[in-house]
Amino acid sequence: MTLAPDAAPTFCATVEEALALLRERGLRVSTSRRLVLERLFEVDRPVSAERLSGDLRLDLASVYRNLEALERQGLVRHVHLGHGPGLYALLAHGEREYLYCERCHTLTAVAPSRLDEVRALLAERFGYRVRFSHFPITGTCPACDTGGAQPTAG
Amino acid sequence: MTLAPDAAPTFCATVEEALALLRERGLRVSTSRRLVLERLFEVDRPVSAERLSGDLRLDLASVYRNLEALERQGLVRHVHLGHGPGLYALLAHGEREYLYCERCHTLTAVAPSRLDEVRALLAERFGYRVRFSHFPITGTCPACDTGGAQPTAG
DNA sequence: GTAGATGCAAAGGCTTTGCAATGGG
DNA sequence: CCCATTGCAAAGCCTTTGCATCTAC
Repeated sequence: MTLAPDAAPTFCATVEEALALLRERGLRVSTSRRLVLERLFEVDRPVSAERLSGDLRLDLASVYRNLEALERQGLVRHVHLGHGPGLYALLAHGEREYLYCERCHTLTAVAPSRLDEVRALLAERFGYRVRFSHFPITGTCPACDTGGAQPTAG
Repeated sequence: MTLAPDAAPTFCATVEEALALLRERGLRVSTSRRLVLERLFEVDRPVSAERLSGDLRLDLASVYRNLEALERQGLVRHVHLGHGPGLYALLAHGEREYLYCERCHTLTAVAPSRLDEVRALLAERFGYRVRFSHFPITGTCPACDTGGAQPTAG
């Protein structure tokens, strides 16, 4: 998965629905693929390929290939947090954008509409169309921002 | 250089000034270090360690170590663009924040004040204090945004 | 049966680290 | 002189790729 040109989003509320869709599109439903998908539904937040591989006892390369396949089908998206591995999450409940705290490494998911004002402002001021789904807004969260120290001068 | 807790910024307008500062702080002014600094002043925009290493015929590891040292002294900052290597730039002309186009891979530097409205909005809505110096705002620039296609659905 | 998926191993891109040799103050 | 810095080599982290085997359909 490189700088993913996002596939059209696909919202599936259940594992079965997602599996059906995969079959429908000519992809095979292997045990690994099912396991990855089930786990993504279970945790319902962004997780690393490494974590999936470890938890499910699947080869890491296969996990990456499955995540890539699911992402191509628009079922999954990944987000990059600072350094550290990409984190993958289902699109089941709709698109998400993220805020990431550089201090406590907390990732906050928000519905895109909550960033529309920011989007509008950036479009107006810079002509940029932005989305914080693949690369989150990075900064200091309220909890870490007590005391008024500089953003990352800790 | 990992998730750099930024050193206090140090604005030096010339190579000599920067070198004097280094000496003052007990760092040695080696040929390599001087070369790296000179080149950063010359190009005056974010460049990769790889590029510096190639252009200056210096060992890549040494370049990274020098950039790290300069960053610790607050003379240099680095920014991460999507995938791809970090890019390093002097702080000579003040702090910079960045907008990055995922389409044409253009990096736009802006003075922090130009993002104050965005900052205020994000503080108000999410309590987040943000800066787009280390991780830029990622999206589609005006030039690439013609026609109204989705941000990265190309 | 056959294309597609898997596991294992190896490589690739970026960055860091170990270490002996060098050179700056 | 001494210790910071260098070059070289190796390793580390995350991700991708090659390939023979296996399996879903």
